[in-house]
Amino acid sequence: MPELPEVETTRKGIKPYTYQQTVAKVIVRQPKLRWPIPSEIEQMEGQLIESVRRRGKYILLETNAGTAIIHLGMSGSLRIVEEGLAPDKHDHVDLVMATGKTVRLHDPRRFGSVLWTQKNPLKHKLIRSLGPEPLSDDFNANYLYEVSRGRSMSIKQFIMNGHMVVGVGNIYACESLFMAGISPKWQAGKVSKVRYQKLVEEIKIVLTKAIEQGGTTLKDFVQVEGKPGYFKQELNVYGRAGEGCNNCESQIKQITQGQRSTFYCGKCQR
DNA sequence: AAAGACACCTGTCCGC
DNA sequence: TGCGGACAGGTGTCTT
Repeated sequence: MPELPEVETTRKGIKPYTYQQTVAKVIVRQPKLRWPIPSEIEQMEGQLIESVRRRGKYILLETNAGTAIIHLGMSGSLRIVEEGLAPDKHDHVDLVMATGKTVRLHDPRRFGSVLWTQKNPLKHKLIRSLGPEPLSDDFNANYLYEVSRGRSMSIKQFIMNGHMVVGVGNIYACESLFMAGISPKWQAGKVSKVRYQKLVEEIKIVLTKAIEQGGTTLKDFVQVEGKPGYFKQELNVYGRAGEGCNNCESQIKQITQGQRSTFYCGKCQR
């Protein structure tokens, strides 16, 4: 579910309840996520959360004793609930604050993760080799152009690769390529700098708008208060196979690239 | 080094 | 109604 806008919406949502708050208890009901939750996560108990940050799709809760690294995978979400509220199925982890406010991880598919590191979290194995943040100045046409030279993979798979740029998942890859008028089938290494300029602009616009609307809810993504995200109504191509293009009215196509569905307009995207 | 297939897991939807 | 198969917002690892 979560791409960068959904993760950022989640980070913003939990921050008022966690930043500068003390963790009273960590409850793990199901440790078998993408990676086992380390027992050291209990070191978080008694600690003050000194920052609530995000790097790519990872949420970082930093304390003096270490940092919890949370990833939501495909189906994860965080809610704020009151301490002691009976857990539903797939409510795997609770971070109970001293205030009683509880961050509850719900993740049916269990592709998410909760890790613990005592090092600088930015140096963690899963994080250190990530590409630039898409909304930062480091993500620009010159950068994308340079790192794409000689790459034969499709432009769509390229921008979904977290080592090139973080946060662009299947929905926003499709949407930004549509907005930029670029076919998802182009080889990344053959896309011109001018077209990368347009693509970078559109990625920033699409992600920014989606964050403003609380992300996209296709199915089960919820903000921390349980509300859905409202960006779905702005989707031009994702999930619209066979429907008319909003721009030219030809039928939106669906193909498979890298074992993921791609949606695009064969007329508007060349 | 790069690209592609596969893995992890559960829920839902569609066709028969 | 039941069953099998395809598919779903991610990404590390293994094999070419």
